[in-house]
Amino acid sequence: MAEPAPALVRKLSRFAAMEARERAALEALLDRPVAFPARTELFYEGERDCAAYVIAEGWVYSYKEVEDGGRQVVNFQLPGDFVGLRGMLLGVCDHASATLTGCRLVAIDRDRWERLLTDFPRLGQAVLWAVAHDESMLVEHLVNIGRRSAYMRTAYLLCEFGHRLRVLGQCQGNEFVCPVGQAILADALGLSVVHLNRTLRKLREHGLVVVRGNSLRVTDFQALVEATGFAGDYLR
Amino acid sequence: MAEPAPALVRKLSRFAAMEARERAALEALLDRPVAFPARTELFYEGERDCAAYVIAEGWVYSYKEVEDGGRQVVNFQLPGDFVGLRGMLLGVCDHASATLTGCRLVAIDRDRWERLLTDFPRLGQAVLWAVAHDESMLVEHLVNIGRRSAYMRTAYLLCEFGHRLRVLGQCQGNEFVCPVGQAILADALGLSVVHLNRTLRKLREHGLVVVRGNSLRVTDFQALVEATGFAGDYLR
DNA sequence: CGAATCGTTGAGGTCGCTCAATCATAGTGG
DNA sequence: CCACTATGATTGAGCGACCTCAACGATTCG
Repeated sequence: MAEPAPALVRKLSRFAAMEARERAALEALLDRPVAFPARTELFYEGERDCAAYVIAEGWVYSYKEVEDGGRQVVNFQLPGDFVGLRGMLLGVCDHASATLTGCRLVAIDRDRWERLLTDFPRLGQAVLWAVAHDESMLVEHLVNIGRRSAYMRTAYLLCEFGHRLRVLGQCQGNEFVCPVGQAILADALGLSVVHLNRTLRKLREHGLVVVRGNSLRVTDFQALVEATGFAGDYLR
Repeated sequence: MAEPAPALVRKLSRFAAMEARERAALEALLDRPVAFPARTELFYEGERDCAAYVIAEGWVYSYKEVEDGGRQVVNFQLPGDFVGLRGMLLGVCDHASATLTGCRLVAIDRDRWERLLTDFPRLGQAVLWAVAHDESMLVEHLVNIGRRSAYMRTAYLLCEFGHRLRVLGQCQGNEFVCPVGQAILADALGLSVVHLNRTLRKLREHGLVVVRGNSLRVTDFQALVEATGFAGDYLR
């Protein structure tokens, strides 16, 4: 193992205590992540028998394109998250995915994966739990886009990032960096780039965020949480 | 068994051929659906250890409520679909669900369910596939709300209904009925009731739908599909 | 230093919202 | 059978959030 405890292992451990054998088997599969540069397309919508990945390091985003040229970012994946699992299960990708930052990813071999889950059914349970958890975030994203104003919507998404990063230990104090450009953020929030920019300006004026180069720094996570009433129940 | 082949059995059979023993075990669990009147709340957001159901007959919808009193309908469930499976897995419901029409539902006993899946791992695979399929619909819903105009959005949702009903054999020719009131439809589409009403009027003027009493009749499914370019790939 | 990419800002238009009536339809008690 | 009520659909008027188009700044990179 390159690192002490892969993020996926830590994530699944939070769900159910893992025996040494289970842990070892999982870690064996997560060995040797391979590096991908930023902005690399991992697979496209409609692709068949596409690979699935687990993120060891970096940010990935998944999106769908729409008839009129628009694009909707469906979700963001962080270390320990699956990418393209649904595509592997269904045999066809219903969305595309690409790296946002430089990443280290582990490709999942379908057969080895299935063998792992049949050999260690409790791991299967844990994975099912992780999938349900992802779906929960998807639902929250849906609610966010469907029912909240641009300002709240943006603030909520940033709160989710903060929460997830904190769990990963990548948000120490009251600050964190989110390496997502405004174009992609806008596509995630169902907003135009221009309007997202104005929305960020308001957040900036309220002293909540700072824009710097190609990334966004949340400077007062606590205040953001209070402003939105973000509970994060759906993140357990 | 009350009926010849429960919708869930037929659904899972489309994924993988089912052996007689598997089928029998599954059917045993789906025995004795119980009747619920229309507009019955099945469980609420935040509820713990809530039941999950499989629909034998009728329509159910799932929703979340938002701080400011708004509501977002997350998805609609039809015969053969699961309701509240995620809540059962996570231990806490991240959404509420209620019947839309009168329904016949089978409550899932958690222990029996887990035993079924361990005794018949291939059923587990099939269920996982079904869950992935549901998630795919969720993603499409997200894209719909995030990136399409009110008109297209509405048309798309109706197309999805038509497609799903056709698979269930509840859309024979070019017509089908959707027993969803405008308030709920609006909450599903992220629109106000007023604007949804105006949107439906346009669809009516185009000869695509008819509103009658408390339900909506799509009169020209084919034309609707052509108007939207609805592919339904995500529905397999 | 030029080119490319991304962020920022202005001006003006529109889609969809809110508020507030009015119109069905069905159910209920007299 | 008829008010009477409740619920949901429909329509009008006015407004505002968000969009589009278009330009201009800032940063990065070869």
